[in-house]
Amino acid sequence: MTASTKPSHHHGNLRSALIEAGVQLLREGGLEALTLRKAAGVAGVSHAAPAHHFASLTNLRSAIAAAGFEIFDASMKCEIKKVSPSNPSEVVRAACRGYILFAIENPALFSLMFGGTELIREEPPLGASSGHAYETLTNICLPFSTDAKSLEKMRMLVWSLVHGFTSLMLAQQKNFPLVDDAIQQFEEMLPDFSKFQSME
Amino acid sequence: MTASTKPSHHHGNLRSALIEAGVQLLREGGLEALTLRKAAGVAGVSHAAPAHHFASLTNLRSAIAAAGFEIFDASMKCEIKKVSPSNPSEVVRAACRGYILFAIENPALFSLMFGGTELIREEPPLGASSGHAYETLTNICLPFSTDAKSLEKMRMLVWSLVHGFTSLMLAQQKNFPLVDDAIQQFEEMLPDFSKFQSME
DNA sequence: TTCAATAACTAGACATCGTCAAGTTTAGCC
DNA sequence: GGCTAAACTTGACGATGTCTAGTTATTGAA
Repeated sequence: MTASTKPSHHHGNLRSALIEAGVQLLREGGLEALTLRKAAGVAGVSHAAPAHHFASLTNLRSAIAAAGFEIFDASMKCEIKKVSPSNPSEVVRAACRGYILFAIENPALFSLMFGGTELIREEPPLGASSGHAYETLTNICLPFSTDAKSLEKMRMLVWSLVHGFTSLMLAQQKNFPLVDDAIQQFEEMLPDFSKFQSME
Repeated sequence: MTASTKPSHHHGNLRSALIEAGVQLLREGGLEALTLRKAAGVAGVSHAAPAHHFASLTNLRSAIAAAGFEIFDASMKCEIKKVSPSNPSEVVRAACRGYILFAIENPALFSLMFGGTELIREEPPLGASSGHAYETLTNICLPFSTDAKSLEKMRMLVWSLVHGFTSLMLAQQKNFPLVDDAIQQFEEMLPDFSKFQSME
């Protein structure tokens, strides 16, 4: 193990390098640019090297989606931190901003995560990572619910609204509206959740 | 032109046969089962025959998506016809039932239409077909709006809600809940639109 | 009716892709 | 130092999108 990075036969941490390469390929060339061979190329290994870490392309996709869910969760949490936690409606709006921002900044990754591509949910990281985002979405709904059933309804309402809006925005035009315009349009559409309790 | 369908060198209507074959492939094998060569095989022509009708796989996908939007629109209209037009809230619920039903019955087609696959919107049929569904969604929102701006907001709200719910339902588990369960869950989540006017 | 022009399709080829099988190199442990 | 197992390379295979060239059928005009 010399100090200089000699062309060692062993990569060292190929698994995470492939995930990172995959994220980059998605960003640069969209869904179809993510191939095992290209990811191997970016990571600087031979075309068959990924097989030792990912049994198939579906496995690599699943791992990348898992990484995406972590970034996704972080994006929501980042926006949530910017607002006062004492205003639950503002917290929901902030989380949705993080949701939309993530999708605009990582459209192909968002499509991979939610777009119908076959993924392996049993692969532990994917289940765990999407669970984190699920938790965040649940937490922001807690102030609006009195029991498990109303929590479930609120979470589904918020999640459906922001996810539907985001998906349709991405599907409709590839030249997105400016980020701020998208978020403004979403917030204008958003109903006043604080009045929902009395609507039953 | 004999009466019997002799194995003519000319297929006759290959373009629509390829679209139909594509829909079948999607239904049977999901997104990744749709290939130009398989569609050609199902239609009974050589692997390069599709090139005369579709310049690329993306073009075939776009045409199939366009066909999907027509089925999609028909599914909403079919459910709308079953309820009284004098009850606008019930009409919205019916359209959403059609939306969810279509997605459950054609998950891969739904993913192709909305899942981030690159499509050619300029290809006339796709724009026109998705326009029909857009019109239907607009029409059911008319009773809830007073001007163009409120119509836009209502359409975006309804569309985002039902689209988000449907997408998340498809993404979460491949073994769907029973259709009736999914629709019931959606309708329980759905806010009372008739009260929305006064919420501004 | 005949025939030429054009459209529809076939056959073959190429690069790229996922995946498998077999070797080769390295790391870690005794 | 040497052995074992993991990490990686090389080479191959079938499938895929797409291109080129050739073949067949339809059509429209003479």
